[in-house]
Amino acid sequence: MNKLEQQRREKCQQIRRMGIDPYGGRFPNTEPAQSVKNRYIDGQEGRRARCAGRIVLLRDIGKLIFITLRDSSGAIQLGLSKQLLAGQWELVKRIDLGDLVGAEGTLGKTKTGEITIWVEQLTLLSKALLPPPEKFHGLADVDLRYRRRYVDLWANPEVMQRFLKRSAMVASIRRFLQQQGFVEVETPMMQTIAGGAAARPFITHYNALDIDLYLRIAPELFLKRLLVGGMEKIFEINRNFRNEGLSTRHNPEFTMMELYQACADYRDMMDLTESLISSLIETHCQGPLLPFGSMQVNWARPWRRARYSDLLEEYAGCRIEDIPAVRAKARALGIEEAQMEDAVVINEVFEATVESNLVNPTFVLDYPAELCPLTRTSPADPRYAERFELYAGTMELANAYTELNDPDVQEANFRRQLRGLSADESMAKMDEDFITALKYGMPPAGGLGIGIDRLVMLLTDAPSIRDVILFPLLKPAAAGSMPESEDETDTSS
RNA sequence: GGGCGAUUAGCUCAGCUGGUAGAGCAGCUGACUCUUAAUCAGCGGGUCGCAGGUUCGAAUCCUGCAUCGCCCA
Repeated sequence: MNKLEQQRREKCQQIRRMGIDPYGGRFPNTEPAQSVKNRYIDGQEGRRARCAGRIVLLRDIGKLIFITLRDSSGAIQLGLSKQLLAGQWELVKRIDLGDLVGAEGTLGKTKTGEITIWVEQLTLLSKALLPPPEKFHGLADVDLRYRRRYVDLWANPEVMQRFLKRSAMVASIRRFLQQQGFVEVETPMMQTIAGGAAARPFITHYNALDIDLYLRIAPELFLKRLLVGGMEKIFEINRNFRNEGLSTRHNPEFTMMELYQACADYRDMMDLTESLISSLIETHCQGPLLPFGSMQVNWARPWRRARYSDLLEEYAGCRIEDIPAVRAKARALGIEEAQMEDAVVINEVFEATVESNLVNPTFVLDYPAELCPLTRTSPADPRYAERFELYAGTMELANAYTELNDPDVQEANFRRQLRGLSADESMAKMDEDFITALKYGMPPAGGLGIGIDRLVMLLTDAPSIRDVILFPLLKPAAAGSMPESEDETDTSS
């Protein structure tokens, strides 16, 4: 235990000896710091105010102490004067940076114009035994920030604001969809067949039935069963799990909004996507031009709608029907195309050449049908599927189909495995019960998935997905590698 | 998997071609009833990520390992 902690423990004991519980208790009827400041009116000093929060700055002038108290809304200054707090002065002098306190007093301004609660009653809510990070720079070590988000959130106010914004955005999405008549549902996270997307699943074991289960990679096939069941407009916002790599754009568990609308198609999904995200930007951002890293994303409507094949020609310089040209391009890009089927090669080239150019929101439409076993093909040209992906800031943000509802075609698609794709990379996984469901009749439908984490990244200019997930997955800290790690040497009672 | 960079006090960071460790903040003591990263005076605080190697001598050079970040596959 380091010296700083020992000193704080000693103060804690002194406070206990005063008959005060250093870990506080109920402290009702507080007001967010920001709203106290907002309601302050010049000339109406002396109104009551009551706040609770963490001490992030402390300026001790002797018989007068100024404290900056921070809560999730913002910060407010407390003024502690020996004259007003004579009976509590011994406690006041043992307050440290990082302590949680409640304060009640009258609202006023200092000589320099700072809105201040002149405290008449100070309540210690929790004594901090570990010192806070540096007061000006906050917590900067990237790894420590993720591992100790509980410090990051109050040491770096912009982090708090970003996560509050995420929460508000998700609430807006729910409200938007509910206003359009969509009903929120919950479908299984643990599945016997990990279908609905192309990804390697996590496997777990259920002892009671002695069976292996998969954590879902997508809710798609269950949501479509609900279409069969007669639910016409449904959505789910929940976690998917994919047993794949970590990067600034990938976390193995991530949040997906998926929705289905009966009697609609992918064009309806495009309109819905555009209006949903635009309404988010209108409510939560200073659009339509939003920075994203070194990029500038122009969200002004209407968004570009471009055919997959046209983009391939534009950026890869080869026509999609000209397979030798596409394969030559693949080789030039270092893609080992020999064992891959045409559609797989095409997609490899697309990902290598097109994606990094899609900065402004762009609907990429009409994918090669072989890549889309769950999608209805275009009536005009069955080589293409009625699917779009939305890109923005060079990231894939959303994916949508005109859903395939013909059970025989679906079954045939499940049986067809593309060469060049491993089983994990393929969406084609036989699900007999899903076929049975389709045989009962699924209405034609549009389906849409939006990656919530990436959407929040884009709309809050977060450089990494770890900046929008409160507790991103990290390699476990090696033993002894963490400063201040608590271990078995704790001898306190 | 490959490349580059980082790892020094509780936190944020300096530390040159090798000569035995520094600052700011935080902490402790003292002063101060209007501060805004308060100020002033004084004091304490380090297994320089880990393990080897080179050297009279290593935070510094070399090798390996670990962790983190960025880029690439």
